[in-house]
Amino acid sequence: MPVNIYDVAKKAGLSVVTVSRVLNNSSTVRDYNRQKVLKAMEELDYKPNAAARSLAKGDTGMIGLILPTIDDPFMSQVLFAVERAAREKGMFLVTAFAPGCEEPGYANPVSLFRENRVDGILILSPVKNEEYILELKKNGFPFVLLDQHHSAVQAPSVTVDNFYGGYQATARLIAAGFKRIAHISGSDIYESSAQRLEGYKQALRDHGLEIAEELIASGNFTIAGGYEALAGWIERGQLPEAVFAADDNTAFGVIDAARKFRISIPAELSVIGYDDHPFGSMLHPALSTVRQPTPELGKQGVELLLNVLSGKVKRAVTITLKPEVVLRDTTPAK
Amino acid sequence: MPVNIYDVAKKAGLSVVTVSRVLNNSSTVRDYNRQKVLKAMEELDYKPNAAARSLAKGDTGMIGLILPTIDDPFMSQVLFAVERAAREKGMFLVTAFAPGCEEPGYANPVSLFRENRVDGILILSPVKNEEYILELKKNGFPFVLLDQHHSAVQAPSVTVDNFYGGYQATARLIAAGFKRIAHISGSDIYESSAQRLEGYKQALRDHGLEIAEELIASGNFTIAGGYEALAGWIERGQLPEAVFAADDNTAFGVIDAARKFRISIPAELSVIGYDDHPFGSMLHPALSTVRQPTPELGKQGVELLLNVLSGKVKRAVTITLKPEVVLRDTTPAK
DNA sequence: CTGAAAGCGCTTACAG
DNA sequence: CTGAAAGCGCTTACAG
Repeated sequence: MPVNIYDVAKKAGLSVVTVSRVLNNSSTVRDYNRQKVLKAMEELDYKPNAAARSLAKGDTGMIGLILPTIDDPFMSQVLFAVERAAREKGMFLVTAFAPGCEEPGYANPVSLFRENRVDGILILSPVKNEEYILELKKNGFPFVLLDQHHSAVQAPSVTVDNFYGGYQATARLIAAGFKRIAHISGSDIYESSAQRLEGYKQALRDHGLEIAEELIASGNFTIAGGYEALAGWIERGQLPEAVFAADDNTAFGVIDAARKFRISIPAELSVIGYDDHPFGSMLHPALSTVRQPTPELGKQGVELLLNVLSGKVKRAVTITLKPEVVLRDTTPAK
Repeated sequence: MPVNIYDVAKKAGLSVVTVSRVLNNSSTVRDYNRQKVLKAMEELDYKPNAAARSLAKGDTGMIGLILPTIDDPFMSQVLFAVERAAREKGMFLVTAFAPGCEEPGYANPVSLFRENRVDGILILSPVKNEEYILELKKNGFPFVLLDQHHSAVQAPSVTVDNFYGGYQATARLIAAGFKRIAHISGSDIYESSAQRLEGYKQALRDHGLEIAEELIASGNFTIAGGYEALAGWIERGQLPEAVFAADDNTAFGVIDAARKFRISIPAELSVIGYDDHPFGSMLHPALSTVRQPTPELGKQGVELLLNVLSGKVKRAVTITLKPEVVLRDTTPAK
C-alpha cells in the first residue's frame, strides 16, 4: 500500500535518482522529466518517508523547543511564534517541557537530542544552568538560548533587554513626577528578574533619586506576590506613589490589592507591569506595561538556530531585542 | 565520531542483533551478555539513531498535537498534559498550530502525517470539520479528537461533557434561589458553546423556569464580550440576578463591567464562568466556575491514541469526562 | 539464546 | 542531465 520512490520511478520511466532530485529541488533535472516525475507522484499520491530521508541525509527537518512551563502567556506566545517561524522554514517543532529542579521525577528532555530526533534545539528561559545545557555544549549539539542572560553559558542566544525594559518603565514613572517609586521583583531563579531590578535602580540613580530598600519587594511573578507587596506597604504606612512590577501578574495583584484597600489607580497610585499580558488591555483600568517582542523573539530564535545549523553562525552571538513601554490607564495621562 | 550499533557489537564481542535486542528490551538475551552490551554502550556513550529505528521498525516514537491556538490557558494546559503523558509513555510530541479558516495563508499541518513523521495525531478543539480531518480519516491515519463533539466525524475521541457543565452551573444558580439567570454564550464555531447553552436551557426547563431570549447574549469567549453583554442588560434595565458565562474570560468581562457600573458581586449579581482560568482563584472576588479536567483530557487522549496505535481500540469510541463546578466568591455563600 | 542476511526508503558521490 | 551502486543505522524473520 505505501508507495515508495521506486514506484514513482517506475511509473515515470526514470530512475530513483531522478525522482530524488526533483524531491530535493535539484536544478539539474530536465524540465520534461521533472514534469513526468511530478505527474507520477501526483497520481500515486506519493509522500516521501521522513525517516528514510533523515537516515540518508543526516538531518531530520525538525527542531526542538524546551521550555520550563506554559502557564504564562509569555511562554505560549513564544511557542506560537517559534512554531510559526519553524513551519515557514519547512521545519517541524518538537516541544518538551523541562520544569527543572522544581519537579524532580521529571526526566530531562535529553533523548530529544541524544537520539538525533531534531537538528537543533531552542531553549526558552532556562531557569538556571541546567546540566543538560552543559551537556549539549560538551557534545557540540546545536542549540540557541532564548530569553536568558546567564553569562556562565557562552552560546548563541536571542534575548530581550530586561535592563532596558526596567530602566524605561522606571524612567516613565519618574518623568510623570513621582519620587517614591517602588519595585516588586520576580523570581530569583530567572535572570530577567534581576536585570529588571537593575534597570529600575539605575534609572533612579540617573535621575538623582534615592534607592529605598523598603520600597523593593519580592513578588515571585505572581498575583499573590503583587497583592501582598502592596498590602505590606499599606499596612506599614509606606504606600508608594508608583510601582513598577516585574511582570503583569504581579501588577494585576497590585491592582487587586489597591481595589481592596480603596486606593484609586492612577489617582493615588500608578502601576506599570511587564510582558503585555492579553488581559492588560482588556480589563479596567487598562494596564500600562512593558511589551515583550515575543513574535520577534521566536522568529529570530529560529533564524539564528538555522544559521547555526548551516554553519553561517559559528560564534556565540547574542541578538538583543528591545522591549517597548506601553502606557495605558494605570499611569497618569500625560 | 558518531558511534553506531556495530561499534557497540564489536566492543561487546557480540553481534548487532544482540545489541539490538538489548536496545529493545528483548527478554531472550543471556543476562551475562546483556551486561556486556550495556557496558559497551556506556563506555562508548552510544545512543541509538531515531531515524534508523523508525525506518526499520515503521514507527517513529512521536505523536503530533494539532491545536487551533494557544492564547488560552485551556489550550496550554491540555498541551502540557499531553506532553507529559506522551513522555511518560516514551513518546515525543510534535506541536503544530492550525488556526483554520481564520487565517488563510497558514498551511495545514498535513505533512505532519503525510510524511509519516508521527505515529498518530491528537487534534484539540477542531473549530469545524477541517478538511484535513476528513483526509486523515480517508487515509486511515490514526488520530484522536480532543474536546470536540462534531457528530459529523466518527472518530475516537475524548471530550468533556459541556452539556453537563452548563446544566450544573445553571442548576447551582437555581438552587441559590435565582429566577432571572442569564447566559452569555461563546463562539458559534465551537460546538462546546452550543452545548453549554443547551445545558443552561435544560436546567431552566427542568426547574420550571422560563427561557428568556433577552437574557441570552453572545460573548465570543472574550472579556469584551462579557463586558458588553452585561452593559447591554444594564442599559436596557434588564439586569439579571445571575449570569452563567460560557467561559472565564467572559466572566471576567462581566465582573469588570459590574465594577464599572457599581454593581456588587455577589450581593446584586452572581457569576459563574467556565474553564477554571488560573486568574479566577487569584483575583478578587474569586470566580466561581466550572473546572475542566484538562490533565485528564490530555492523559486520556494520549492513552486512547496509543491504544488505537496498538490496535486495542478499533472503533470510534468516545470517552466523556465530567467537568466540576467550583463555587467561590462570585456566587452566594450557601 | 545467538547471528547471517535481507530490507526499511531514501541520498550521495561517482561515472558517463 | 541521468543512473548504478553503495550506504545511512537499525530491525526482522529465519536458522541454528
